[in-house]
Amino acid sequence: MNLFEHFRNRVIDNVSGLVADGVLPEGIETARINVEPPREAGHGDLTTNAAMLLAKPAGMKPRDLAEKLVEKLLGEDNIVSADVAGPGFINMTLDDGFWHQQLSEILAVGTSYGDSTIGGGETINVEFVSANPTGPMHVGHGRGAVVGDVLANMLTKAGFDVTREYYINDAGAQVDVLARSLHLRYRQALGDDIGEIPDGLYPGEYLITTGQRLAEIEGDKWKNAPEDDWMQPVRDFAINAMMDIIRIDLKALGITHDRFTSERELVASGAVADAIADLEGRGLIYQGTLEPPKGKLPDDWEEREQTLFKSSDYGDDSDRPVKKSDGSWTYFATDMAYHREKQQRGFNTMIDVWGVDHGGYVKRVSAAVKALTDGAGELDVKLCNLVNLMEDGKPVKMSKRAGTFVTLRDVIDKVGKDVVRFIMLTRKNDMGLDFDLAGVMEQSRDNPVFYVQYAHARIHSVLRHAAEDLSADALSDAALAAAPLDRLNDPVELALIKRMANWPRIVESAAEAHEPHRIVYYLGELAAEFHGLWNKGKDDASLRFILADDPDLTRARLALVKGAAFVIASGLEVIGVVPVEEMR
RNA sequence: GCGCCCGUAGCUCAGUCGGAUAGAGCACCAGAUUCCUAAUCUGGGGGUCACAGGUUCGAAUCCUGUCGGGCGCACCA
Repeated sequence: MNLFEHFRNRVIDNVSGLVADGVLPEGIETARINVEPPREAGHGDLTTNAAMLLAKPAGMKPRDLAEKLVEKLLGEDNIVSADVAGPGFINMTLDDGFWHQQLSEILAVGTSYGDSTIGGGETINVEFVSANPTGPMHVGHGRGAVVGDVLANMLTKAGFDVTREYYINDAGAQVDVLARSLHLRYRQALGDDIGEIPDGLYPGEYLITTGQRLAEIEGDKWKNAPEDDWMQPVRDFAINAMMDIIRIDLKALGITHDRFTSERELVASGAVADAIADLEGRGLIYQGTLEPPKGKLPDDWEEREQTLFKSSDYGDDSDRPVKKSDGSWTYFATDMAYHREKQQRGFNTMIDVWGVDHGGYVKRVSAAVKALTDGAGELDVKLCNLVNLMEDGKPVKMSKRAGTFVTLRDVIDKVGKDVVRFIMLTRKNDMGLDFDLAGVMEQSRDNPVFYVQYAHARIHSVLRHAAEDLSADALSDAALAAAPLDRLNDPVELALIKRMANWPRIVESAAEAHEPHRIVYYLGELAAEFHGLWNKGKDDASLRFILADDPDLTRARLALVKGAAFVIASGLEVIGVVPVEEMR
């Protein structure tokens, strides 16, 4: 339980006390009472809105009610002051001993600090990346990959049982195009002059080596054969090869999925037909004709009767086709089946991470989930906005045709996976993101990756320095935990502990909101707090960590910074970035 | 034309379930810093939270409308 939750319970107990005293009426609603850190440090350690919320039902003025509650709260352990402020806030200050206790807890548990049980073991499915198996991933896929993976890490830390999943779109027309593109490269490998890659086929050079491998394995048996002979095997070969590339690149980003679901297999298993039959049984499938879109008409618009799902009954703007004119399922139909199947596998909470260009698709899938799960399934779609690749402030020009296309792998190889992961989280997922290939490698305050990593490295530098004067035993975790933490009473030292003690709350709120960027923002604040303390030592030598004439205080301060290193490392662990102990 | 997202300091962006005097970094201005634990530090100016209404003890946050930007819009994925 995070400390704010603990004191929230104390506040609610005391509200009950006021009910017992007859000050407040029976049956008063306490659910919306919260206890939070105040926005301004000058307002104390904790603040609660209880009096303002209860004033109306109690028929009292907020400040009068607050006064009554304050009297009660002052009897609680660790609360040294409680004051009424503004329209009826109660601001509380905790004694230093409480914060020292928090630090010693951090030292005891190390990087598992912040682990929470709010998830209660509930299963959650996070589907992310799901890039089409037609080529290597670009930087935009990388953002979705990181967002999904960190979402999963975060939820795991918060006590959920998470499955990472990848949906392979291997059933549509585009994989046939891939097969034809590969067949061309295969012929090329066998000596044919293929000339320019025709329009409509994938020109990427990544298919050249795949074509060579295909030629080595299969010889020239499909070189001049009709497409019907080779389409299926070449397509399978191509899809496998592309998925290998994708999996290797994901691995390079530190990402492993628990499960890959093939759209093709889903169709073959009859799951799509089942899902549509399910909807049909609910009277949600019909033959009909859609209105053309308002405004300018698509060039090739023609009115036609289609098999439609009545998604407009569940919040969508229009009904949606489930069958193409050739009789095969639409992508939407298979996706409905996929989400139905996920829920049947026990996932009532599903998170999908998509690119913004799929934003128009959210309503219909949400509608389908509602219809197919009787409201039991809940889908949260996280849309990831574009990543603009920059170099020294200027956009990187990319063109597939000119061969200057920058893949995700190129970027990982250039700046490292930790930098990629960190930068992808420096904006909220639905905001555009500039990724400056030069800027992210800079060693300066401007570079958030450096700033956070440097805080961790700086702490280890201090510990290494201390090891020259103190024995290894005196620096062990156990020894530091036994240090006289009550010597830490400077406001800046306590401010650092308070920031550290906020971490469990950040984990829980980020997990509940499904917002991974909050972790990175918190790390920036924590690093700033630490660097600030370090800088104080520049002006005032008595605030330095290592003091030759005061071994006890030195140990206490080393315990403090070691605790900070644990919390930074804990946060970096969640975002999948390795904390460094040395910058170079 | 319709839907979704966005609009917060000069720039790039945070802002927790509706909470107090709206924050950070950069840039700018003014000082400090050849001591130390390398990769500066301290302070300052800067805001009609796009605009107009509404809801209420209280709105950047919720609702309606307007303006501006992005994405999407039958049988692609």
